[in-house]
Amino acid sequence: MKTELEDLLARALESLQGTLLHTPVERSAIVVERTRDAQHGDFACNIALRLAKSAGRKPTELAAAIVAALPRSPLLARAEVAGAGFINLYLAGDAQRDALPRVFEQGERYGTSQAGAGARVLVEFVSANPTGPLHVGHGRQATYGATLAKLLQATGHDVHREYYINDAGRQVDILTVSVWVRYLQAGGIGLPFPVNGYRAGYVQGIATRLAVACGAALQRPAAAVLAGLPPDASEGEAEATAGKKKELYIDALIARMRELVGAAAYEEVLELALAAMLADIREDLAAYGVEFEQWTSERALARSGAVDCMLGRLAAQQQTYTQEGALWLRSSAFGDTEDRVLVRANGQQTYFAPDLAYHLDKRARGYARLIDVWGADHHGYIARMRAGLVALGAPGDCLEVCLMQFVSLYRGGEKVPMGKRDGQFVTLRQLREEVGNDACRLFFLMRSHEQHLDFDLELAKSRSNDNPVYYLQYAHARVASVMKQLAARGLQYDAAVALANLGALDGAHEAAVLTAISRYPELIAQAAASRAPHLLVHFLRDLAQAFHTWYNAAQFIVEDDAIRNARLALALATQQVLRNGLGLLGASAPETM
RNA sequence: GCGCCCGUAGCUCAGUUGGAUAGAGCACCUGGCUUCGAACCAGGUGGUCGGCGGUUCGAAUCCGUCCGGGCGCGCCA
Repeated sequence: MKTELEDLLARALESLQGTLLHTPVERSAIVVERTRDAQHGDFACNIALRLAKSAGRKPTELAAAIVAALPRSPLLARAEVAGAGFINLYLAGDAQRDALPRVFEQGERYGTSQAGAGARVLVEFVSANPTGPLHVGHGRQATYGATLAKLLQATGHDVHREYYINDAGRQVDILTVSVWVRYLQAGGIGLPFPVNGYRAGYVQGIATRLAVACGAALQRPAAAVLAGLPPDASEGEAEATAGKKKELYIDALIARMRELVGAAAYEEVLELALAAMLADIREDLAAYGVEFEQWTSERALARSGAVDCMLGRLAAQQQTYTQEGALWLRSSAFGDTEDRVLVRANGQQTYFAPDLAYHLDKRARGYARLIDVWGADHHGYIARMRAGLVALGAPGDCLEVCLMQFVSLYRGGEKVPMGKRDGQFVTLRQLREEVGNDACRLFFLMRSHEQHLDFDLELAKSRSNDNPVYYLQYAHARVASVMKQLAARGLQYDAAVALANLGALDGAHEAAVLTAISRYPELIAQAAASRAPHLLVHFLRDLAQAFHTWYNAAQFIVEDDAIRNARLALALATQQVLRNGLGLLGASAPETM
């Protein structure tokens, strides 16, 4: 529709060449946009304003000439000059109503396109460390990533969803030792819990399973555990002094556990803890309706040799150097603010090294475009990852990072504290159980991901008219209800009669609904291209609003066969679009509420 | 100090990538169910788009600067 109108304008401009215009106008400069206000027609074009200067004409004069030169088209009812020199385009009624047969033909595919031309895109999201359950922040990332992936699929991309499991590195050791200490404590060993350990309740749960699995075999006396360990930080000690102390202590404790229980038993505890955490995360996401094509394990990646291979490649290209015993990447040569360590002086790799190898692996698997969804606190890491990719010969802009701003929970105007120290954070599971998946999805998606989100639990739970979730679902259920009422009156919807009489849909309220329906495919394209699922939520609200307004102003089930069927067709099309949209958002579209 | 994000109605936020009179929801006020679901609708009140400069036909949007808020700046992950 849009491009056809733009073509019409292009032909008009061509015919003005040599008279009013002297330089040819590029096709890409001719842009037609939906109007904000129905008084300005259906579409508007600002080309006259843009060309006025170079043509040396007044914008209104130029616009009038373009309008006069516009070829006839069945699409267009009329065009007029308005304001400072806008060209307002009014669609012919038939063109407007053409959206309906399309909706019925395409059904659940209505709104999708092939704009992506099958381009392979890898969307990596959540990727939370398997050291604890998902919290509300992960919930937002999961929701955003899942919906973005669906939007990309809907616009013809070949999308692959992936979760990167950070199951290697120190945080897993900390989890392991935390579980062991809880296990010792439960066995009656008087042992302080390390300040830097994971102290939330789930660790206790894993310790219990450990006791079931191995009995008392891993119990050791407190004296043996603590002998010669450096002092731990004290509870509530200032970060400046505590930071070093608690890390030295926990590292020593990890080493001590290894020597006391042996490497094999240590691995078993680690595997048990990891498997428990991962199962919890997978189950949580599945219950939330968020799925991944692939879960990539950092440990498996390391074992495959991919990290060493990458380091070898960098070294061969002289992109690394050794300084003070550590191996550095020359990232500052590729847009980062400084060089970064890949391998520490103690021989251990940093988090960065396997992560970079992972991104290289994604490219090697044929994904030209990599989209990562990260928490906003990781923004400083973007330049580093890009620099790494560039150093490895990939274009830096192949990686696109969507940064998610933070979530604050409110309960009745009162901010819910989410201190991570005592494990006092709210989990995604708790949130879902309290407000339901649908409300969760929509509340997470309502705001731009670049915007800090205030999530009000009371509002999300309320079954009242101030809850936007119900507003959308109600519109959908309302159509179902009308159809039931129709059957109850012994009538049937006749699609053939409806499509032959769409001309009966000539009121302003009907036009508003029609406009929204016909705009839906454009909206999907835009939401996908700008990585902005929130646009879809707002669109659905507008559509529901237009529908509710019409519903209140008109009777659908009327005597006249032509009018009744035409109106039902519009109602059913509305329902289809609502269902499609809610489906992309991962929310249900109930028939009754 | 440097970097990223943000600042729009009393509150929470949109704003079609520079367009026309800046829009929604909540809150507040008025009205609408013997008629397809009132979980709805119609109308009203409410704005120096953080401040000041600049770019141009035109700025909430782009540039500069200042103010205010969030986050980051490890051989942690």
